[in-house]
Amino acid sequence: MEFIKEESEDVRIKETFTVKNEDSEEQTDLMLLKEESQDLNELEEKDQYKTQHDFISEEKSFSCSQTEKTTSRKRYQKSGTVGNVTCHLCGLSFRKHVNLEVHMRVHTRRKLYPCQECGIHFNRKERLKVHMRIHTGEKPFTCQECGISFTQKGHMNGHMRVHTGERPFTCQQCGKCFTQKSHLNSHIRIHTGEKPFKCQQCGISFTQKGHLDRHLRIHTGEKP
DNA sequence: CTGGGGAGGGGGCCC
DNA sequence: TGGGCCCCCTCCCCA
Repeated sequence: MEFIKEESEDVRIKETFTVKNEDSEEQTDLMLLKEESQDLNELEEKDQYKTQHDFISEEKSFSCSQTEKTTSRKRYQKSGTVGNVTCHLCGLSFRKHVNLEVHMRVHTRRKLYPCQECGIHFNRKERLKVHMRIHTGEKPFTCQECGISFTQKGHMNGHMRVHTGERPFTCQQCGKCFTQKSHLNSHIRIHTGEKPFKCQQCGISFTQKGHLDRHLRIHTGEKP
C-alpha cells in the first residue's frame, strides 16, 4: 500500500477508484493511463486547452469520487478563498502565485522530498522533517501537565484543552461545546439530520465515516 | 448502533 | 527558505 501514498489527494482518488473497480488488470491499465495523462500534462503545460481537456477526461475515466474531489477542493478554497491566481487544471484559486506553484505539484507530481522510509513525497523539506518523526519516534513536544509527548506542537496545544477544560467550539443549536472543530461538525449533523456516509449494501446511513467503516465489517465478516 | 472525544497525519498560509 | 500556527480529516476508543 505504501506505493500509493505519494500524496494525499492521489491516495483519495486511488482508494475511491479501487472500491469502484475490482478488476485488477483494468485498474493497472487505468493507472497507467492516469500516469500517462499526468506526464502529458507535464509536457504540455503550455497548451492550456489540451491539458484541461486531458484532466477532464481523466476524471471521467477514473470515476473519481465527486465528493472526495469536492472535499479536496473545499480544503484548498477554504484556505485560498477567492484568490488572484487560478489553477487552469482544476479551477482552484489562490491568493498568491507562490501558493499556486506549490499547488501545481499536485498535478505535475513535483513533490521533491521523498521519505526514504515509506516513499511518501512532500512538497517542502520541513514537511518531510516533521513526517520523519513518525519513523524516528521523536516527539519533541511534551505536555507539562501529564508528560505525554507529541510530534507536532499544534497537537500538544490541542491536547492541553484536556487539562484546561477549554471548549472553544460551540453548537449554535444546542449550546454544547467541543474541544475540536471537526467534532462539532460531526455533532451538527445530528441537528441537520445529515448522514453523508451511506452503506451501498443495505442503505443505512451514518453521520461519521468511522461508523460506516465499522458497519461495513458486518458485510465483510471482518472481525478486527 | 450512536454520539462524543483524544490523538495523529498532513496541508494552507503567514512571517 | 524555514519555522510555526491553525486547520481539516481520519482513526480509534469509550460510554
